[in-house]
Amino acid sequence: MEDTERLPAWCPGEGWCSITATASLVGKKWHPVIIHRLLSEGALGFNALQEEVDGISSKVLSESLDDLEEKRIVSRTIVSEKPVRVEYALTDLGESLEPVVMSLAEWGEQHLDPVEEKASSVV
Amino acid sequence: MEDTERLPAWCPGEGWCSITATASLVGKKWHPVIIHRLLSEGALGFNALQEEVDGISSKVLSESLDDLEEKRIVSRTIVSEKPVRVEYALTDLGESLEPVVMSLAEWGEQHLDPVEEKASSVV
DNA sequence: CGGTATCCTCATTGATACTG
DNA sequence: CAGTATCAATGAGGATACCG
Repeated sequence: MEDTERLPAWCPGEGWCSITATASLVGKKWHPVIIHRLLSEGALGFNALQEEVDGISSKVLSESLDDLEEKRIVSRTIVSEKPVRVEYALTDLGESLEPVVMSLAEWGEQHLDPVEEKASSVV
Repeated sequence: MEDTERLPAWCPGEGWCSITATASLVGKKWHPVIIHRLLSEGALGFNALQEEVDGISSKVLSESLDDLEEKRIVSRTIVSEKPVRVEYALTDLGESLEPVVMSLAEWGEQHLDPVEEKASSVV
């Protein structure tokens, strides 16, 4: 009804709500990995991508890719019909995420030790 | 044993692994909200914080705060014993997250519409 | 090669209620 | 005011197998 209030109450409307939106995008466990891989490797096929991302299962990769595609971060192009060959690449929007990813990386490097100080695993 | 390989395989060791670490920190649904609120409001009490964050339950807020505290992002200070009054504030580390949060916000503002183009809710 | 379909498990969230 | 306890619901993630 009141379309003046389409934002969550805790989103004062100063645009900061996008933090959550962006965070939920970049924070999805495998998304940053995928984006980073695509950022540094360029277009990759499904399996190649799976290799790059290591432990991810095809199901999860597929889902992630779907999500990323829906959000216009990556594009899916069929480069060969037979045998089927597809290429996933970042869209302009996806590439525009570089600074964000860089920002995360930079902070992590400066403030989080590579060795991880989660401390909880040391007991 | 081999401390040369303490990083996940998909973490080439070029420091980008921190992306994931940072993302998992900032990407935790309520964390960015809490951090932002603290960033703009300064120290806040538990309930005040809950008000600010809107729909969060005390349980989840409590857990988030625990997590954030453990990660040295926020500090918890008892400012009054009776009645009990506590203040949550960002640590230096927490404040150092500002650029990261800004980066997320900025990207979201520029590339994500405030109106959300998730498109799936429109059917 | 590029995916889907199942099934299962665990982490996270949320609502409600209750305590010091 | 500042939390914790409980319990139910959801959903992301993972292993495996199978299909075009």
